[in-house]
Amino acid sequence: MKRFNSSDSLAAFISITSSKEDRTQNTNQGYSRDFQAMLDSLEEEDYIEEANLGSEKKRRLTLHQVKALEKNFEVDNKLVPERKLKLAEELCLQPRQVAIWFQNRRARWKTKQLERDYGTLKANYEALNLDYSNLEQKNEALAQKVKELKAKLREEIVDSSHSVKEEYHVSESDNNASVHSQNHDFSEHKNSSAVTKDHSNVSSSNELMNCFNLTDSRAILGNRYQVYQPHLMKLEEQSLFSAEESCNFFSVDQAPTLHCYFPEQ
DNA sequence: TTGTGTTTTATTGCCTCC
DNA sequence: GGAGGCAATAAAACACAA
Repeated sequence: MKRFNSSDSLAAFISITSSKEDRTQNTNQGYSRDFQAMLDSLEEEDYIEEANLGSEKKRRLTLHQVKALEKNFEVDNKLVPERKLKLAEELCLQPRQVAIWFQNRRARWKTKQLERDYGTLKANYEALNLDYSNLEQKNEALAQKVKELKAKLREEIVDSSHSVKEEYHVSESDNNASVHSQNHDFSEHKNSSAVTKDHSNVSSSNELMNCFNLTDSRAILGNRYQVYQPHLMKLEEQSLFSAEESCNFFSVDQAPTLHCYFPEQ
């Protein structure tokens, strides 16, 4: 039998002989023992020749060697020198081959782990994205509702200012009989007057309406001159409704607050 | 059969630790 | 300073479609 000088050649030889074992197990069954021995010896010479010629070439580890290495890797993916030597001896490999195999195996494991982590992160992101979309839809629905309620409220205030104006004209044409008594009557009926008669029509917006009760009362009852001066009324409305844009009531980035409706709070 | 992409084995260079 | 780990890379082996 020829001897191998370099460690690479030896490793190649070991690999080849192992491969030969695998192959003969598969293909040469059924021959007599003597004939089989002869075939083996002939084949071995061929493989040794092949190994000598191609000693520089890489040789893959046999299935048995890979399985044993995998099993050891599962136990511990790091090698201590004693274990490395023992494994190399058991599997007829160079200790360096074992070390290299573990190194490459760790690299493969790391790549797989990164892929797994990426998959997990991706799944989490998708779930979060779905939640976000749902919240955004709810947000839009709520914003729409607020818009509708504001429109109703605006209509109501316009109606009530008209009612008060009419009442004023009636009292003025009463030959200025008694301004004092007029005020008294008005204040007595303020709760049942035209100002509040339409409130029942917007029962769904009662809570929101309450936000404006004080403002309504002041506009209508507190200072009559203010009520009858259109430009002042306009200012009042602006303070109530033009905040629509600046308030950003249901901003996506910020939780909604009622700051624009309750400045003192 | 051959071209091409993937996997496996091995090398190199750098870094860290004892 | 040597041993060992890691990242990057080369190169051989392998798989597979055309």
